[in-house]
Amino acid sequence: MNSVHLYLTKSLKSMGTSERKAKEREEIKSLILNAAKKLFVKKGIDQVTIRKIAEDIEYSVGTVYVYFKDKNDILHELHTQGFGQLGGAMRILNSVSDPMERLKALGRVYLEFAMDNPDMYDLMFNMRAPMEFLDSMHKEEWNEGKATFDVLLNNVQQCMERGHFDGHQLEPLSFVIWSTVHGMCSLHISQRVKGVNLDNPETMMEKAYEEFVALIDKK
Amino acid sequence: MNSVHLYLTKSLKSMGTSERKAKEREEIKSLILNAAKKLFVKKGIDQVTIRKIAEDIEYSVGTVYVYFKDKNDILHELHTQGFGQLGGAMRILNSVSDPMERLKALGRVYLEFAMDNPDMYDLMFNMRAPMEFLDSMHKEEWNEGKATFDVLLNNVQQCMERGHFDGHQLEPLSFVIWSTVHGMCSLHISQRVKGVNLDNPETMMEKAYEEFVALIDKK
DNA sequence: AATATAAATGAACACTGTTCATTATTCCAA
DNA sequence: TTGGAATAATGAACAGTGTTCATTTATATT
Repeated sequence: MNSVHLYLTKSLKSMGTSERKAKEREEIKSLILNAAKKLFVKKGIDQVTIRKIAEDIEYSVGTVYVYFKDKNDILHELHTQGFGQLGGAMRILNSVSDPMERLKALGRVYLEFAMDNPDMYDLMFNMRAPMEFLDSMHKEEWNEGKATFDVLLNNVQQCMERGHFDGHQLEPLSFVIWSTVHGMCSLHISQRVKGVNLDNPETMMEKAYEEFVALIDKK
Repeated sequence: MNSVHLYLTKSLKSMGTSERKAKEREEIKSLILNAAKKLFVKKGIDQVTIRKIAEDIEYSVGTVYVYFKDKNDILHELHTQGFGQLGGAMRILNSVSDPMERLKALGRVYLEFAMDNPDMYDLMFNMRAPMEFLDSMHKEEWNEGKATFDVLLNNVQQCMERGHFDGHQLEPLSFVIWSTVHGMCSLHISQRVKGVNLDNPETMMEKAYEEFVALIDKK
């Protein structure tokens, strides 16, 4: 009687039970992730420690490691949730028919997301943790980033189809556009704007975005 | 006999000694910083620990804290050294007379610096440590960043004086230009480019910079 | 030589992520 | 109902981190 036989017998005879178990597993995973996110938004990323998560959900530290491989795993999950949020905000702009207008609005939504959720943005686009998790899983692809970049890519393509960005190359141009807005967000979040400018940083961000719009609007 | 009197007497009678002491202090500070930088470039930023620095220079951990307030202090010093290096590379471009050509070359130098010294770039423009040190010293100004941004600012101004960037505002435009190149560097260093693109990331960076140049070249 | 000043030390503290043998609980078949 | 197997939860222990500070050692001045 080998283990495979045992497993098969069991899976046949107790399907209902194992399904419930799987649900319970997901519930505890959510419990952990919600606690992590709570600490995350309230106290900042470096206050997210395994011990504090465990304390919050009233489980032991060891339990967290039953449900997640390591801390990078947790941070990667949070990063994925962040992309869900950003993706949702971006999807609303599908109603904007003019691709150029949609592109500009897309940038604003992106910027707003970054400024409203600085720690989440940092996790999604700057921190090593989520990428290290992918590496450890031997996953080559960064699906979340890819999907988001594709939205931009399609948008820029539609702009080009309507005669904008003549002489430009789709992919590198899209990457430059992403870089510009990401750079603004990144510098703002890492406190580099206030250090350089005497104005209030938010004002600078607003003015700068207008300059960006003026740049991409040129024929 | 109060302490002020004691200090004055001493400083008069042993100027040579205290000067030597001050030099010795600077030497040990350099010793610490060089060890820190060695670990930094060889093993990456998170391998720079006080214990490893102390071990490397064959002093105790406590000694490091005699010469530096905390770890942020050390990282801030390294960050300043990085700006010295970047500033030196940028200064070479003073020989380029055409401001528009100089601006494009400036961007390339900046990009090259970031790709050749990713950890240093991260420290200078992304990490919290150097800014936290400034905060703890109650310093409002980020001199290194300001000086570097000023180089860009002057350059853009000269471009505008020669008729480029018509209708744009100097400061916000300069900030957008900085953001674009910084964004490219940042995404590259945080491994977000390879995740999104199938091309080799370096090729993407090169193509993207050409798109950037094309954008700012428009009349 | 005695004393005042400065420098160097390293144990100790409070944290961190992670592991894993041990304990507790749940489940199913006989 | 009960014995045993599978699963889940535990928390002490480990190796690391930055930081502090009473104590020791060395240097300089009187």
